[in-house]
Amino acid sequence: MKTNQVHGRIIFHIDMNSFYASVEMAFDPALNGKPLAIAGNPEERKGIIVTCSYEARAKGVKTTMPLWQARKLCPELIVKKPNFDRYRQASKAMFTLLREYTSLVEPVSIDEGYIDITDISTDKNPLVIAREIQSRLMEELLLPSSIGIAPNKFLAKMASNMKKPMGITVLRKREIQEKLWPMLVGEMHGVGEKTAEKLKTLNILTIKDLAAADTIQLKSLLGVNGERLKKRANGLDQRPVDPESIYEFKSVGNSTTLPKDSSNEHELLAVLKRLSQSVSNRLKRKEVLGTRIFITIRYGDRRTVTRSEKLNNPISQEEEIFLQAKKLFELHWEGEPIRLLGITSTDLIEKQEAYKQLDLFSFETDAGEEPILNVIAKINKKYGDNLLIKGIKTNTQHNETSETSFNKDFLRDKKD
DNA sequence: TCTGGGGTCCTAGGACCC
DNA sequence: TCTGGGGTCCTAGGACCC
Repeated sequence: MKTNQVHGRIIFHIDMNSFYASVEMAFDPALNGKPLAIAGNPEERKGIIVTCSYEARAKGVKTTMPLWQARKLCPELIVKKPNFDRYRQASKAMFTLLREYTSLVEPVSIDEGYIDITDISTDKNPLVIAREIQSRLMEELLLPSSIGIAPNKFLAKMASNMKKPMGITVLRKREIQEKLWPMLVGEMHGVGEKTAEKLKTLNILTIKDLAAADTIQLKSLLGVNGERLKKRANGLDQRPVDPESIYEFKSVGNSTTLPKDSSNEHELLAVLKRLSQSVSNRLKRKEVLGTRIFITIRYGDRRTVTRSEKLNNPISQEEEIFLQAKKLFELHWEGEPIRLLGITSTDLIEKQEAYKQLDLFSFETDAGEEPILNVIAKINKKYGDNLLIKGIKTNTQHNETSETSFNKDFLRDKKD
């Protein structure tokens, strides 16, 4: 298998152009060619431009701009609220189309991804493949895209960004000096405002400057990221295209900006309740459990505080998440008016993994040794997930024989 | 009369253990 | 009686991306 080879690869980065706006236009062709913006409700202080069409961009409208400001620049702006179900559907269709070409498809976000076509480009020119993919996305899904073609992910990403909308850009190793190096460091993927500022103190302004910078100096300024950025600036990036990465998520969270700042505890707890429910639903759908709960509190002055606690046993039930969140909230809320609340579950383990851990223990029954897995499954069927998790806790924490500790917990819960 | 919501990765200090 | 240094876990915050 050549799938993991790192040398001489051909990678595409496919980037959908103004994705949410394009999906809305595909859904309602009457919107085509008009200045369209996707934004939340300003009454709830969510009136931020999430995406906008190129017609709106031509008037100066930009992502994250407040809606009132966008309307001032473009009075004829058509505004739609985001319809995430619709975008997820379009995204699914787009990745399904890409998988017709290769299984080496790595979605990065809802509207972009990498594919590795090294193996399939032996009998077909990469440029021909790119043109075909782009035309099919446009004709079959009515969605415009830009494609970058390069020997690695970083260069492919930079390339797809060079021509929008509907561009196809090839960035070869030998073209780095001419095409990549003249760009400002701030335009580099991975360099934001703060890093660009820091780099300026070393007189590093362009990607060429970064490529030639002193590694020791970069390291002391930016840590491990400094070294990595220098490598990228020189066109080096060995990361494989990993189709599995989509399943390896590390956290699940929900947050919400309140319509008005609030210090009403009832109201705030009701918000936490809603967030707990949503986080719980998503954990269950993904069949994972969280071993750490974070809360985020943003105060009226935008000062943001996060507080977390590591748990002894992984959870996914709404009530358990809410109890943890409430505990953290009451411990750390300073009583000042709050702008935003959030709950995030991290340190995730797969539900199957929890079972596997349990399987390390065996369980004595009248019939002799019965794998604890079976026992858990039976109890779980009868009493629900909640009880299962408590079984894990007793077994792993106290390190007693599983029979006694599990039975104790089982009985206690039965009474409740 | 401004600045959403979903994430990932890295750093750094203190506790604790050996 | 005085004392080192490495490793890991826990927690908080910051930078970045779409």
